[in-house]
Amino acid sequence: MDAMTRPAERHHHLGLCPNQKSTVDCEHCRVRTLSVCAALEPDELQQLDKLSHAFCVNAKQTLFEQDEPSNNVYNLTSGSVRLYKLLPDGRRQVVGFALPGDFLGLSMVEKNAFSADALTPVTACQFTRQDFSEFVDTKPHLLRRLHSMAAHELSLAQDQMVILGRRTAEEKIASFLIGLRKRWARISGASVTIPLPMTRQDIGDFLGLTVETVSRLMTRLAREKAIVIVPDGVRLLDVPRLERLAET
Amino acid sequence: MDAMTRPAERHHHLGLCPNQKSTVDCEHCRVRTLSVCAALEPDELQQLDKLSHAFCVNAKQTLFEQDEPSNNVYNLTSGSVRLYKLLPDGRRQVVGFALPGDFLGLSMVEKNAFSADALTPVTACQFTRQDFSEFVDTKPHLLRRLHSMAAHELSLAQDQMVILGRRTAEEKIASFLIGLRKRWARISGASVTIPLPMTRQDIGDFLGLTVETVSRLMTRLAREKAIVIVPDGVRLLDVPRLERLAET
DNA sequence: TTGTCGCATTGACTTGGATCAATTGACGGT
DNA sequence: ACCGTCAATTGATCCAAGTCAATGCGACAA
Repeated sequence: MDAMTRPAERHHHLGLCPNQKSTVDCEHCRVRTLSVCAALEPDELQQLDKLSHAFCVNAKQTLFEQDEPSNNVYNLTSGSVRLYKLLPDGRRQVVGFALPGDFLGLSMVEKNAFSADALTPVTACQFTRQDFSEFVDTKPHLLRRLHSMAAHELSLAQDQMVILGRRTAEEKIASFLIGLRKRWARISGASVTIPLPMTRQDIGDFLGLTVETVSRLMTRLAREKAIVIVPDGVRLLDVPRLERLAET
Repeated sequence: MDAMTRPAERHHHLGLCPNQKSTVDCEHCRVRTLSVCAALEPDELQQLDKLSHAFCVNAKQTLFEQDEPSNNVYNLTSGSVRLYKLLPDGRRQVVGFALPGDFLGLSMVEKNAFSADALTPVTACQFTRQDFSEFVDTKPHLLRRLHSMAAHELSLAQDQMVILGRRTAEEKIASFLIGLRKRWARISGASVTIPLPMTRQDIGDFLGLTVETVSRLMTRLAREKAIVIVPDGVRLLDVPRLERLAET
């Protein structure tokens, strides 16, 4: 794979991420950098780098909360994050999971639309909204890139609306697994074994199902040899079947 | 209201909309113009105006279809539009309704993420994606505005995810009515009687319900004096009750 | 080693909303 | 006036997924 042969000096970091210890984490960082900065020149990248600083939290800790002023923009370098909205009575809707390379807070509005907390230990590059906004103002092509990322997120949200509104529980689970597989593939290469850092409850709150239904259907898919459940993950055996269930 | 006293020459049009006959339509047009161009100078507005041309379709006609190349950007001046995605087996998810003043195709990606067809006769200003994109490239502040509009749409999509995933049928209907009331208020001023240009089926496909459930619950809310059903619309009698059902 | 805490799983049962089936009413065409 | 179509309503019945309850199973601390 190209990534493995790329010389170290090509591993530009958007920010200083001193806690990264493994080569895997470093790979995450590389992917993240490419995901933002395809439109950036090396010198611009250096400038942006100066604005960022390392940000680390442990599992279960909060990055930011719904309705609070959004002072920061994050670029995730390792770990995964749960993004969710709460109703007053405690019902929860998970609106997404952020994986390494993903941006948080790119819409740059006054208040956070959702809460975010770490599912695993997380490292990220943090920018103040002010700094990031000012930098973007000086780089129109970066703003275009930002807009196209927002458009992509909107499209994902609309796909999720179809899943929530018009699909059966089994189809929801299949869509979730197939969608997650695709995202992990961009991070750590194609693989049929995918990590599931979130709980069954989280998956249920993402798909509009209960824990029990998620558990039952995962078990059933395993019994029918479509998947194998492994600690903190799933191995997809019958991808074609899952894709058929998930098809648009 | 300020709009009523504004002299005619202030009614800048983004495009030529020759079919508009009533002052009501003209008001729509004004609102639409403001919604895009708060950040534009009069001369820039004139430039943009040159790029647009009038676009009219009758009810039930198609503006564009899912997965086709998106060649155009539209700014709706009158009428309403249903935006939806279809599954291969015919199940449908309505992802939104466009009202006067709304933009379609702002994400400016290669292919349409959804289909759009007219619920009523529609007039719009049409730009080619090429023209619009090039114009935006010359106006960074307009690009910022576009990005903030996309961010707002994303936020609405996430609210809809909560509604689809975690609310009861009754709460879905209440949220829909309250949400629509708010949108109509920005167009034609606050009113407790709101037009419903879409069918019960459309509402069901938007909320993840069947026609029958939508009909039953609307009837029930009417029986309980929370609303009155009128031809092509609803009068909201007990707004506080609906807001309680819809509360975030 | 033992207790406990937080998932995850599994079973029994209940139910909100779907499905199926008429019926009504509004409109436009002939 | 009559017919055909299409949206809306209403009733009867069904079932996919929710609820409630019990058990299993590490991980981890005392």
